[in-house]
Amino acid sequence: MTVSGTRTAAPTLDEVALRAGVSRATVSRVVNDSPRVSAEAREAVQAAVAELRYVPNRMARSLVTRRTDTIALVLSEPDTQVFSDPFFASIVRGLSRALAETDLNLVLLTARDAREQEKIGRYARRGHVDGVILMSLHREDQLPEVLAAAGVPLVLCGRPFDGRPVAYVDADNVGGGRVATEFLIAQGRRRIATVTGPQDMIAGVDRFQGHRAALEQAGRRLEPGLVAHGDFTEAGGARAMAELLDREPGLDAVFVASDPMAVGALRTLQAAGRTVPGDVAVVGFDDAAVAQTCDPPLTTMAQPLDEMTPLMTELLLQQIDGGPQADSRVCATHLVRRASA
Amino acid sequence: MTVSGTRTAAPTLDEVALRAGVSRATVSRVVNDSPRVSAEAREAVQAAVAELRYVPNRMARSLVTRRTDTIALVLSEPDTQVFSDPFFASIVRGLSRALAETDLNLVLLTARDAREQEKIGRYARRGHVDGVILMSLHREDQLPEVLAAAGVPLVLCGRPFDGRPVAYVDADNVGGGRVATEFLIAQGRRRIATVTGPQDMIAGVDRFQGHRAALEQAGRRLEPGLVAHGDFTEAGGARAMAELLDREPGLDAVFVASDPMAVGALRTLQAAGRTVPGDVAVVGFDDAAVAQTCDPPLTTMAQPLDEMTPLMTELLLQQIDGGPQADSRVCATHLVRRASA
DNA sequence: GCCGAATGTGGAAGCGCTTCCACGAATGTC
DNA sequence: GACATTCGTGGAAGCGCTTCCACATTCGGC
Repeated sequence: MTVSGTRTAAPTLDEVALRAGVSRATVSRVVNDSPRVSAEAREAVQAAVAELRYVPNRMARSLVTRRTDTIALVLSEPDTQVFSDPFFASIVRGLSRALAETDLNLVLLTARDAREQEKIGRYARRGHVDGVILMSLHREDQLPEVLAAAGVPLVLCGRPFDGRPVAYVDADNVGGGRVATEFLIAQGRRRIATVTGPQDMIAGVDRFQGHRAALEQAGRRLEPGLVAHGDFTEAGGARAMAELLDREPGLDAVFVASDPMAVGALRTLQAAGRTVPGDVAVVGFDDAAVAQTCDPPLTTMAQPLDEMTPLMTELLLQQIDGGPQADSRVCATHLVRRASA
Repeated sequence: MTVSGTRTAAPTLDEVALRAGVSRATVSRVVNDSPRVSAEAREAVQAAVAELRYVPNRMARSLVTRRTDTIALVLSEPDTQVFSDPFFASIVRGLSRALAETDLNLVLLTARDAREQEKIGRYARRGHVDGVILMSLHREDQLPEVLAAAGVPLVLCGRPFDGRPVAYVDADNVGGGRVATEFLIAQGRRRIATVTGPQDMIAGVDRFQGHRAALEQAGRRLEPGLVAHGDFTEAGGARAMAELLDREPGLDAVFVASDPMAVGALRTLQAAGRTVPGDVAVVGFDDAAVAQTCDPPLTTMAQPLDEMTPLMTELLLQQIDGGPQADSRVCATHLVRRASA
C-alpha cells in the first residue's frame, strides 16, 4: 500500500498459483467452486487467496465466460421526476436487495429519448449486461423490440401493451382497480370519480379498466365527467382533482390510481373545504410510505413489491441461464384500510 | 438475426479488418480516434464498421486499458428510505444526465452494513469501476478510507467529517443554515426553533452549526429546548416538530434542515392548530419539488444541484485522468421565498 | 539526388482469466 | 494381478482488444 493514491498492484491468478504451489488452472477451479479439486489443493489455494487478498479480475473473466454479472435496470422515461416516485424507489431498493444475495451488480440506465434508447440498445448488445429489467414503459417504446431482437434476456416490470411473448412481472392492476372501486360502492358512495394514471402506461390503463369494470358490474355507467387523467405525480393528482371538483362538485368518492396522486388530490380536496372521508372518500394505489403519513392516512391498494422484485430477478436469472423466455407472473393486490375511505 | 432469442454472433475487430482490407491494429486506431491513420484507411474502416454494425467488446478493451468506463454511485445508507428522498433523486438524475454526454455508465451500489461496505471495497479495488461517488456518508463510515487506500478515484458528495484530503462537492450548508435563520430573525421572530438533520451526517451538523451561528451573531443564545433532531425524512420531521411544540408551545419560527422534514413539520403544526406563517414561520432546506406543491409553499434554502452534479463528475473524471486528488468545491446556497415564512 | 525525419501500417505480445485436452495416479472389477 | 475407469492436475490455447515495435514509404532540406 503506497502512500500516494497509487493503486496497489493487484495479485493475479499466477501469483496465487505460485504461492499455493499449484497451477493456474487449479486456482481457477477453486475460485469457481469446481468439484474436481482435492481437499488439500483447495485449502492451499484458499489460504493463498486470503493472504494475497486476491480478487478475480472481472474483465478477464467476462472476456472468456461471456458473462458480466451485471444487470441493467432501464427506465424508459424522460427522467423528470421518476426518481422521486416512491414506486420506483421501492423497485430499486427491492432489486438491489435481491441482488445483494448474488454477486450481480445493478446498473441504472435511463432512456430519455429515442437517441438514448438506441444507445442502450447498443450497450446491451455485445454482452455489456447479462440481462435487462425494463420499467416505466410507455405504449410507443421500441426498447422491448430492440432488446428482444438482440437476444438480451429481458424482464418487464408491468405487462406489455400487446400480447407479445416476453417475460414480465406485474401486479393485478385491473383487479386492484376493481376492488378499490367496489369498496367505494359498498360504502354507499353514489358519485364515484377516478383520477387515472397516464393512459400510455399499462398500469394507468389497467387500473382505469378495473374501475370501469366494477362500476359496470354494479349496474352503473362510467360517466366521462367523473374521469380525469393524471400522470402519477402528486402535482398531477392535485390538478386532476381540481378538474374533477370543477366539473362535478357533487362527487362523494374518488379512486386515485397512485398514492402520490392521491396525496395531491387530498390537498386539493381539503383546500376546497371538503372533508375526507366525510364528504369525499379517497382510495389510492401503491401503499407507498406516504400513505401512512399523510392526513388522513390513505386507504389504498397495496401491491406486493416484496414479492415482485425477487420474482423479477428470479425470472431474469432463469432466463440468463437459458430458461424460458416468456415466463410471467401477476401478483395479487389487496386493500389496506386506513382513514381516507 | 436468428428466429429464436440467440444472440447474433457479434463481429470482432478481425472481421472488420478483413472487410476493410487493413490490419486489426489499424481498425483499433480508427475506432479509438488515433490521428495516425490515413484518410482512406479511416474511411474504409468506418464503412466496414457501419456495414457489420460493429460494437467493440468492452470487456476485451477494459482488460487491456484498465478502464471500465463505469463509475459507481455508492450510497452509504441502510437503504430504508433513501431512495424516496428527493435529494437523492436529484443527485441520481443530475449525475446520469451529466454522464449521458460521455459514454460512461452509472452503477448504483448500496452499502447497507459493514459487510456490504467490504463487498464494495472489493468490487472497487481491481478496477471494476473507474471511480466512485460516495453520498449519504455517516460519521463512522470506513468507506472513504477503504477506497482511498485502494487508490480508487473518489469524490464525496458532501465534505468529510475530518479535514482529510479528499475530493468533494458540497453546498455551503453552514452558510445556508445561517441565512435561513437570519431571515427568520429579520422577520422579528422571537423564539426560533430548529429541526436538525441527523448529527452523524455532515449536512445535518453544518446546517445546525449555521443556525447557531446566526443566533449568536444576533446576540441570542441557542436554547436546547428549541432544538429537536430529525433524520431528514418527512415522518422524522413531523415527530421532531411535535416534540418541539410539546416543549415550547410559544415558538414562532422553525428552521427545518430538509424539505421532506419541513413538510412533516408543516403537517404537525397544522394539526396542532397553528397557522403558517402566521403563528409559526417555517424555512426548509433543499428546494425540493415538494416545496412548491405543499401547503403553504415552502420558503427554503436552495442548493444548486444543477451545478453540483456536473462538478462531481468533472472532478472525478479529472482525477481518473490522473489529475489532483483532493480538489473540492463548495457551492453557494440561496433563499427561495415562498409562503411559509 | 542523398540523408534523416516524419508518417502510416502490420506483426506480435500480452492483459487475466477459463477450459479443453492429455496424462499419470489412484481406484474398482473380475 | 491385469485391465478399464475415474479423478485430480498442469499445459496450453484463446477470449477481443490495445499498443509497442519495426518496417516501409514519403517528404523536406541541403
